Amino acid sequence: MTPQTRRTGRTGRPPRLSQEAILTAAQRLLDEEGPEHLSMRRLAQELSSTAMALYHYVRDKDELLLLLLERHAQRFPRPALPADPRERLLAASQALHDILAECPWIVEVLASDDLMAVSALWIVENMIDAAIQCGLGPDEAVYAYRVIWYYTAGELTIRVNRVRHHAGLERPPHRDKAFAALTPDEFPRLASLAGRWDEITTRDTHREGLVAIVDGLLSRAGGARGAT
Amino acid sequence: MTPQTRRTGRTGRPPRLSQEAILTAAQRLLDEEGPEHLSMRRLAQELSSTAMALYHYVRDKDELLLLLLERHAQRFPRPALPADPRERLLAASQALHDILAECPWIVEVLASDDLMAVSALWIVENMIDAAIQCGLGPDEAVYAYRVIWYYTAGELTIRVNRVRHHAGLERPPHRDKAFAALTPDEFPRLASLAGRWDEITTRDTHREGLVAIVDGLLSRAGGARGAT
DNA sequence: ACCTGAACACCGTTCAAGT
DNA sequence: ACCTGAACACCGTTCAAGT
Repeated sequence: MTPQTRRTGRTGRPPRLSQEAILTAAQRLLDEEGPEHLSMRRLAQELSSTAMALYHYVRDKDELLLLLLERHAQRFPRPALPADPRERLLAASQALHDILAECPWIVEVLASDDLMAVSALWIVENMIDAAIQCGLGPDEAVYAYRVIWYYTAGELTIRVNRVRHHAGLERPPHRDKAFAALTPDEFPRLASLAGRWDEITTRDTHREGLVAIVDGLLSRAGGARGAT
Repeated sequence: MTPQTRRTGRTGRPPRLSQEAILTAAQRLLDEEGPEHLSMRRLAQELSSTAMALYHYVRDKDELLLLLLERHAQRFPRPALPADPRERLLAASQALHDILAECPWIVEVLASDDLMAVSALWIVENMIDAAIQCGLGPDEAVYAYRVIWYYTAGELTIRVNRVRHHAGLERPPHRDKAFAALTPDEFPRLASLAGRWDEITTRDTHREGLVAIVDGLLSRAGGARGAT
């Protein structure tokens, strides 16, 4: 939605708000208070305005979030991508993750389909192009992109939920229930790992997993490179 | 939370509600009206009761959802798992997906950490055990489990969001914006695929992706099998 | 054109009171 | 022990009205 601020002469009263001001305030709210505090009412209050005034600049809350992602992706430094297609696929996938890692709350919104924000389309283009150069067919390349996207989205969703719950300080009760159920005769592997579970699962394994997934996806292509 | 229905003599007034009745009603609501209509108030109304009466049987809404997952996982037929470790890892991962595919709305809740509902712990046990039998070390096996879990969670999250938006009938506006941005000179691969994008991405590629991921994860183990 | 106020139709949860 | 009613502190969004 483009704001109704059309420059058709000098009629009407001058705007006090702007999309830019709204997005800046929203980003500050997000950074300082967390996504759970970003509501239209709270945001309006931050701008000394009313919730409804915001609807002159964004169609609804979803669009507000998408605009925030767009802004974020635009500001994000676009890394130089390696020439080697496998390395390029890895680097582009990593960029996808890194851009979203700073606003994982957005995943819920843009998870509605498989295309990204306009400002991040260069990533998708590069992922698919690199996959094709690795020897995948066009359809296979799209499917490879989607597998990586699902992995990324899952990792980010789980990450944001973890911090959300950890902010609540207390361990979720169902975790304790699960650990209590870990009898060595029924669940020998889990029981033997239980003591180190938190330690093991705290490690950031995103990159490792990404490499494994990419190699698994590319192994179907017979390792051919350079072919379009 | 166990309900306060302690059988300590026959004092007090007889309960009209029960956790069972609440869960059954909640499941029906979920099936018939969708997860977005499951609220404590709506559920109470369904039971001709008040929202607060429910809080005698569940600690909060999160626990209600977890109990629903537990019930669902219990009822889910436990498939016979193949002996071959790679096949077993695949089958258990598939079971993880299939159980959750029927209630993907739960992913948000249990995504808070990496352990599952108690009734689905056999899946995690088998995934980790099979990974170890494939030649991974215990820590590597846990990490492999987590990679698969992220992929599964992402796939399910995106799926539920897709149907949620498709229920709203109209295509999300940012999709059209993204497609409009697909100029052939800037995004040659995407532009050439744009016409078939929906067709390509509609395909259910969960299984294929899973196989690729598992193979990618296991390729690090040198193909050793049978070792603990 | 830009913004406000009141209202609609909701949430989850707490708390004191009733039977 | 079990349940209710009122209240608290919120949501996103619509609509008619004001300047």
